Amino acid sequence: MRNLMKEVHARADEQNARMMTLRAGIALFAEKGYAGTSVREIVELAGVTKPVLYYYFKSKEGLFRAILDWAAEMQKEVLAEALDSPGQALNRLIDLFEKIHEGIRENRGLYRMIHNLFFGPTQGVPSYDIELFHRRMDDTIKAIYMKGVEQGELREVSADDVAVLILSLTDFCFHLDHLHPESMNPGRLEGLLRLAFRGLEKR
Amino acid sequence: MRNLMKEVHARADEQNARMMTLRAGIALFAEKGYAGTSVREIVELAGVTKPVLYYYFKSKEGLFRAILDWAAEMQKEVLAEALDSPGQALNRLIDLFEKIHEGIRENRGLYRMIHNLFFGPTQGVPSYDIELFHRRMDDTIKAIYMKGVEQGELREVSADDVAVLILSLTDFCFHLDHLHPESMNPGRLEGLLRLAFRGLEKR
DNA sequence: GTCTATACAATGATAGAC
DNA sequence: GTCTATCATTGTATAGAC
Repeated sequence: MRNLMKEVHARADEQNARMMTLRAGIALFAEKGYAGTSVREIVELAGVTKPVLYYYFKSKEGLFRAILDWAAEMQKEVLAEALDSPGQALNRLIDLFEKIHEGIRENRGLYRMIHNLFFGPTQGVPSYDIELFHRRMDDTIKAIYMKGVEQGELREVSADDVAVLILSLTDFCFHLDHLHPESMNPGRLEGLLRLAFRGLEKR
Repeated sequence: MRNLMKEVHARADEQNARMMTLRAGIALFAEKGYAGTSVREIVELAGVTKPVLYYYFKSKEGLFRAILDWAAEMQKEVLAEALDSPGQALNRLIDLFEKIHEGIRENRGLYRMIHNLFFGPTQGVPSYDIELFHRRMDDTIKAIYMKGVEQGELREVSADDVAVLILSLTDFCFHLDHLHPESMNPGRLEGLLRLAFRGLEKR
């Protein structure tokens, strides 16, 4: 618990009650899920009192939504940048996921919270269009792949299937990275992407 | 909620209080997660009273463990069979996942509950070696792949990487199947496995 | 904006009768 | 084995002072 405390209080310029509450919410929702986290825990970790949370976010659910809206904004920026990048499809994807990985390192809790929402149980959690995060990734991957086909680097198959192949791999890798950091050295995802591109058959 | 009721009461030969409670637990843990499910809901859905749950399973946590132990037994049997199957690696894997998919159709809730536990938040949930399910899958996939290498069908790369590639794809497909059944016609997973085997590069 | 104090429903669990 | 009735605890949320 003291580890979380450090993470929450890390940024000296954001030590106002609102931001502290937001960051505590991220850390706890990520670790324990929405239903598993109590308002009492959040305010304790943030170092504020209950009325502070209700003042800024109206409710536990309001805090939840504020966090996700914030994350959606950040994702948009990263993906817009990736759509402009030059080079071969495989390398563009490797760069994109390298950039995402950097973002994760800076804000592990936030990414984990979204990952959990996407793959974990949904009932009991406030309804939120969480798939929007994946749809945007999906669109970006398809655009990069199709550019690769256009330029004659890649053979033409279903773009939907390619997106599933790439997304499943990267999601799983993030998951592995969370559970077994030792098994996910930096080059591993790159190697796996290359493997998916190249295939297993002899040639 | 009435849908769940039907699922829970489906099997006429298992309409005893213990089994009804177990099945209600599966259905609710799968949909709402462990923390999000209350004992009251479980017994209501099962059509029993609270002391019945505490009599058979000792606690909410005891019910949780009983469910997972039961699932682990079933998994063992399916994988043991797959290890004995003949044929080429790709076809053996396709058959294996076809068989798993059948098992899922018969017991959607149970598979979903395990999937959620694996990918969702873990704190607040009783500690259980949930990764055992994936380790066993991992071992089976590696064994089948390595046999394929031995027989000269496949090129030799890291078996760990191959297992990640296959597992990530199948997990993601199950996830898709749950969220968007219309996007996952029966042959889709097979097509995706072939794509992963064949690769995206021109040749 | 932030606090103390508290309202009030829901939770996991049990005692004791049958 | 299964019930009714009830416990202590914790949950979200708010009123009202500063």
